[in-house]
Amino acid sequence: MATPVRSSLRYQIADVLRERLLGGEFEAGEQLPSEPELARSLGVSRSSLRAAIALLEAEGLLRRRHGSGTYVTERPLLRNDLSLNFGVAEMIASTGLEHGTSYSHAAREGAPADVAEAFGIETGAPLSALHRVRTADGKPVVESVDWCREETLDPSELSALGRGSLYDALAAHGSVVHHGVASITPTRAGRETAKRLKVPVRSLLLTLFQVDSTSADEVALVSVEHHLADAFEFTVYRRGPGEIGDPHP
Amino acid sequence: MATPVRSSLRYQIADVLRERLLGGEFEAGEQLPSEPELARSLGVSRSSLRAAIALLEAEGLLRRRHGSGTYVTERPLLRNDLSLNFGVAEMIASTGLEHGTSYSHAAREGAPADVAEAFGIETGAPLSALHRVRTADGKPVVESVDWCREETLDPSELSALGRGSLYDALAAHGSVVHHGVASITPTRAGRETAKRLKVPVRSLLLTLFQVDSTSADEVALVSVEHHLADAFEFTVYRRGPGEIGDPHP
DNA sequence: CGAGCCCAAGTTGTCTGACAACTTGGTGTA
DNA sequence: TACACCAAGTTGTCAGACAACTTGGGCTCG
Repeated sequence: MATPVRSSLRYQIADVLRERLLGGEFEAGEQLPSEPELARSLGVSRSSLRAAIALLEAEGLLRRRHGSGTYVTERPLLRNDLSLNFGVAEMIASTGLEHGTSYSHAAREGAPADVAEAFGIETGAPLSALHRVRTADGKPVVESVDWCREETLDPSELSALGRGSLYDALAAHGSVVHHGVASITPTRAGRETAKRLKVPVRSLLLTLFQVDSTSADEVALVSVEHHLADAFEFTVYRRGPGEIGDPHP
Repeated sequence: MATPVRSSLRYQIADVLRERLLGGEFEAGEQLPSEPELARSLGVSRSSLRAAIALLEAEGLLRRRHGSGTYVTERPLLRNDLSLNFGVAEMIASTGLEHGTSYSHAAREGAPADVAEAFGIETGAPLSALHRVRTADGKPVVESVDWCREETLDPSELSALGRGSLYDALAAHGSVVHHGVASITPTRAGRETAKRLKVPVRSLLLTLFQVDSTSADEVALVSVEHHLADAFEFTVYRRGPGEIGDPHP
C-alpha cells in the first residue's frame, strides 16, 4: 500500500514493536529474536531496526546486552508514564473508567504571570482559556485550565471542542504539539477548585504545570491540571546513575 | 589515553556531546555541524554518532529535521529532570546550596508491604534500612528511608556510609544501579516526619517511591523520599503526542 | 517589479555488507 | 572435578552508497 509515510521509518518500527510488546507477545525477561531475523521478518534493514530498538531502550521497554541478545524489561507496565505526553481523557480511559466532562467554559482572559512567561508575552495579555472539570465514571478527578494564543484557537472554537482532543484541534490549526515540559508540585485545593471537584477545601492535589511546544519549539499550549491525590499514580523511568556501567556479569 | 572502555561507544559519544551542549558551546536553536563533519571531528563513524544523537534526542536535548539539520532544543535546562536518576545530595548541590544530613540511623527492619512487594519477598522479612534527614544550608528538606537486602549491605555498612553516595556503596558491593522507576504522590506530613523536618503536622509533601534495579533487572534498592513541597521543583520532558508528525513547515 | 517555478547544494534517512567485540554453552584435558 | 579452550550466536561498529527532504538562489514569466 502506498501510505504517505509522514514520520521516519524507525518511529513506525518502534510503534509496531511497542504494540507487540505491550500486547504481551513476549514475556518479561524474554529474549527477542536476533536483529537480522527481526529485520527480515519486518521487511526493514537491520540499521533501521536498530534505531527503533534504541528508541524503545530509551523508553525502558527493552534492554540490549552486547554479545547476548535483546531482552524485554522486567517491570510492571508503567501506569501513566510521565515521559509520554497524553491527555487527561486517555489517562482516565487507560484505567478502564469512563471519562467525561462535568464543566467546560471557554473565554478570552488575561494571562497570569507564569502562563505569560511561558508564552513570552506580557502578563495580562489576552489569551484563549478553557476551564474544564474531567470526570472518571462520573466522579470529578481533574480540574484543568488550558491556555493558547487567540490566533491559534479563539474561545468560540474552544467551546465547540466537545469530546474532541485539544491536541487534535491544535493540529488542525497548524499547531502540532511535538513535546511538553511538565513541572510537578503538591498543592491544596482552593475554594473554587474544591467546589468544582466536590472535595473539602485544602484537600490534597497533585498539580501539573505543562508547556507544550511544536517541533519548531514554539509554545502552542500551556495547561494547569489539578489532580485529586488518590485519583492517579504517576510514574517515571529514570536512567542512571552512570548511564550504563556493568563491571562484571 | 587508554581508558578501559566499559560502556558502548555511542554512550561515550553522547556523554561528550551532552557535556558540550550543557556547557553552552552551542546556543539554543543553533544548528549543529553536519553528521559527517561531526563524526570526523570526533573520530568516530557516522553510524555511531547517529546512535549517540538518537540518545540525546530521546532526552530532549537535540532535534533532528530530515533534510535540514540537527538543532539544539530551545528549552531552559530542566531543573531536577525526573528522567535522570540522581541522589538527594546532587539535587541539593545543583541548586547551589550546601547539603548535609541532620539525622541518620541504620537498622535491621522488617519490610513494609510495598517495599516487600518490590523486592519480591514476604512482608516483614528483614532488610537493611537507612533513615535519613537531608538538609540544604542546614534546613531540613527531605526525609528518606532506603531499603536494601542484608546480603548487599548490612546495617553497620549503611551507618558507616558517612558522606559517601549510597549508589557508590552498592556498586562497590557488586550491585550497580542501572535505572529506577519512581512513582510520585502528594502526601501530608505525619507526626514523626513533621518532627524530623521541623514543619507542622499535615504539611504538604511530595513523596517519591522509587525502585532501583541493576542491569540484570534485580531490585537493588527501594527508597521512599518525602520532600518539602516548596523545596524543589521536579520537571519532566514528555514526548508526543504522535511521536513525530510535522505535516507542513 | 513581483510571484512563482525550478534547480542545485547540503542535510538527514535508509540500505547493504562486512568485520569486531562479546557472551554462552559445550568439549576436551589435566 | 576443575579449568582452559573453542565454536556458534549475538550485538556493536565501521564504511560507502544512494534516497528523501529542505533550503536558498536564480530564473522565467506575467
